[in-house]
Amino acid sequence: MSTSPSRLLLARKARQGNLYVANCPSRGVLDHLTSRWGSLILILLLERTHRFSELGREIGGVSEKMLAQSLQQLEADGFLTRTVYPTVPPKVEYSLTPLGSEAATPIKTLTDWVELNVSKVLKVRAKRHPAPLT
Amino acid sequence: MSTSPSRLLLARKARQGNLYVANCPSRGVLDHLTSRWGSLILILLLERTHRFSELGREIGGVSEKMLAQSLQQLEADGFLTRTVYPTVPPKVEYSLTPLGSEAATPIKTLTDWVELNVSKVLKVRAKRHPAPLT
DNA sequence: CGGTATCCAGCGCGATACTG
DNA sequence: CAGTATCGCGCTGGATACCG
Repeated sequence: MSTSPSRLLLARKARQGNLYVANCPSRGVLDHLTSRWGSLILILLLERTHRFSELGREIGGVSEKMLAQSLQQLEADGFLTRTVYPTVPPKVEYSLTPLGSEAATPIKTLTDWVELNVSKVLKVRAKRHPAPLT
Repeated sequence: MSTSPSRLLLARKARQGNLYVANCPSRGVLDHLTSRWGSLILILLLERTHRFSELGREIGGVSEKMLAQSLQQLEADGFLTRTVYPTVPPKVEYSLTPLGSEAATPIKTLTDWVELNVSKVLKVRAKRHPAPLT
């Protein structure tokens, strides 16, 4: 098959092992960890085990589809475990694996920093966007 | 134009009267920081000041459009400064602001962790993918 | 060199309906 | 309660062409 010239550029770029690059699997892992809901899930699970609906309720605004999808990705990556209780009302609990805890910690550090400094960012944005649209 | 994607998403949700409980503007800031190219830009600028084409070359596989867009977002958020030298061949340099350095540090921590542990994740994925495909 | 404007394909993602 | 299946919109992002 014909290889796109940009792909060649990507391959040539792989010389730096220290910096993860576009065609590196690290990218996919990082995408899962920093995805819109993935990071929130990890932070919540860092506190304690949660049920499916609990996660959806606490996060808010996430569809069941995306919640399930995000959970599946994180589970497939080995960041969390899914435990099903065969009770009459189905009950499923999600909790972090040791690997997941390791991953969630720097994520929480990052999100904490953002929350602490978001006001600064908003001030900068306001200067550059004096008339925001409604 | 330069409308934040997350803003659009929020607007669309609100328009449809969904239960979206805006998860605070931190979400949009985090999106910029952890975006596909945004995180790489910050990491590179953490080392030193870069020119536009240098960033594109070192990252690899990024279109000019996305590179410019990512840089604009990070600049609008106050994470980096854009310096134009009015020379005959145009020259533009990007460097981190103090705020950008603060933001880039936890990001680098996270990406470093991912690079160190990506092999573990790949092993887990391989176990869960017993029958690749025909 | 360092962008911007336009077009267009892909698919992410929400809404809805259905299952166990 | 905890999902899965399906559909369709419109955002994301690459390619291309064009300016200062």
